[in-house]
Formats: sequence, C-alpha cells, structure tokens
Amino acid sequence: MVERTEQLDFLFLALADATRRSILALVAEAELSIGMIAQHFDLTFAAISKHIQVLERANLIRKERRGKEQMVLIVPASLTVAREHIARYEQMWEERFLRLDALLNDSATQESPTKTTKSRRSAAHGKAKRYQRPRQ
Amino acid sequence: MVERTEQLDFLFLALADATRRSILALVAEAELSIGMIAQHFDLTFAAISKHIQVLERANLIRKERRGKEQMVLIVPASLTVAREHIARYEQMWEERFLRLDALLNDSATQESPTKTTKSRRSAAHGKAKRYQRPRQ
DNA sequence: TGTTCGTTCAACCATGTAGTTGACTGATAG
DNA sequence: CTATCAGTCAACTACATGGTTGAACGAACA
Repeated sequence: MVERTEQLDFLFLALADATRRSILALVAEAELSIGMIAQHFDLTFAAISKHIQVLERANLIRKERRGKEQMVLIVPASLTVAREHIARYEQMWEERFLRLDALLNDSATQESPTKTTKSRRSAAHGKAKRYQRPRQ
Repeated sequence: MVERTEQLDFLFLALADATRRSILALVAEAELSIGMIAQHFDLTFAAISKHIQVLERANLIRKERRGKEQMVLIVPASLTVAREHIARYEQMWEERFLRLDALLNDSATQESPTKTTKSRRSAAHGKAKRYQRPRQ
C-alpha cells in the first residue's frame, strides 16, 4: 500500500482517456497482442503502442512476449489501488455525515431520534473547525 | 447511470492531480470556502480557483454561496461512479479468471479439484477468440 | 452608494498529451 | 544467416494543462 502520489497521478491519468479505457476493457476480457488490440481502433499502430505505454506506466498492464508478438496482460492490483483510494474519500464523507447526523439527533429535542437518514443533503452547519491537511 | 465517456474523462482527469486530490480530501472532511482551501497550499488563489473548476467540471464538487464567500461541497455520487466503473474492470477480470479456473479444473484429471486458487497467475491459454469491442 | 472582499477572467508561458509519418530495432521463423 | 514482422522511437503538429500576474466582476456590508 505504498501509493506514491506520482503513481496515483499516472494511474488516474491513464484512466482519463476513452481509448485507454476501451483497451483496458479488452484486455480484462482476454489476453491480446498489441497488434490485435490495434485492429479494434481507427488509430495508427504507433498511437496504440503509446496508449499501452501509458497503461504500463500506470502499472495497469504488463507485457509478455509470446512468440513474435507481445501479449498485454491486465494487472488488477492497480485497479484495486485506484478503487480503494476513491473509496477512502467516500468514507471520509460518510463518517463526517454520520458525525453530523449524530450531532443533529443529539441537540434536537429527540423529536425524531435516528430518523435523519441519508436523504438529508447539504447540512448547513458551516462551522467545522477540525480539519487537518491530509497531503494527497 | 449515464456515464458519458466525456464525463468519465473529466472525472478521472480531475483525480489525476495531487493538489486536487488534497482538495477533495479537505472538502470530504469539512465544508470550506475557496479562500480557506487556498490557505493550505503554496499556490496562488487563481490556481486553486482553477483546480476547483476542474473538480466542478468533473461533478466531484459543487459551490454554494454563503455570505460573501463560496463554500465548496463534495458530491459523493461522482466518486461512486468512478469507483464502480473501476470495479467493473475488476469484475471482468475476475469472471474471466473464474471461467479459466473452471476450465482447468475440468480438463485436468481431477487431480486437485477446485484447488487452483487465485495464487495462479498468467494463465497461458493464449487463444481467446470471443472478444467484442466494448467501446468505453 | 460606494467600497471592500472573495473570486474569476484574460493573457501569457512552460510543459505534457494525443496524434501523425517514417525510420529503426530486434526476436523469430525459415 | 537473413528476411520478416511486431513493435518502438524520433520528430513534428495541435491542443490541453498547470502555473503565474494583474485587471475585472459581483455580492454584501457600512
């Protein structure tokens, strides 16, 4: 769980392109050579080769020589890193929401205890002090 | 669950920058104004303002005027879209792995039934025909 | 009604990305 | 050993991004 910030940059950058996401979907389904992948797109071989280098830099795939072509293999671990990183933001929000919810249920004169479900949006408390800079 | 490909581009692009991820972590913890956010970084106000526009374009945050400053509110739904999209690639891989696993357990003369756990890597079948281009 | 304060816009620079074409490399198959 | 074929590299174009500075905007307070 190293997750150097540069690695996350590369990871999300690699995902931020429709062609690369298509390639990822292809190689998630089957092991394909770079040439076979290229046939699926209206781009030059070189362009696909570059896209695959970007995916490789992000550690989302690796290449393996098989005969005279190179097979592209998906590396699911990096997908998991990305997914869990995103989940962390969701958890932070969720925990804050629950704290806020508890606070409201507490200070409100028990008129509807634990009834403030997640349909609540945009809780306007506005004075949250406790924040510390979580670099990255 | 619209997920236009451009929207995913913006979403992952917004996540592909350490400063923006920091901002996201800040606003996941607490509602902050743009000015308060800017104080956490060695960047100009304008630079932070631009970063926040990128996050807004990705639908990861929205702004809400409060008095004379503008509060930045996280929008967890887009995080979920991103996370679930990534999970889809993981599922595709997982399903392929399980199909492959079943195939191996089947053709192998029952010497170790259902024992080929996920420690197996790089299953060299090499002849997967059935792939159709899943645009995006 | 100003003025002020928080924020955005415009212009600019440097760098990165996505694509092309054409030359090059290097492992494999003959 | 050599020709071939899959893939990469280099150079170039066009455009996007991330940053700066300074001017402009717009809502709110006095």
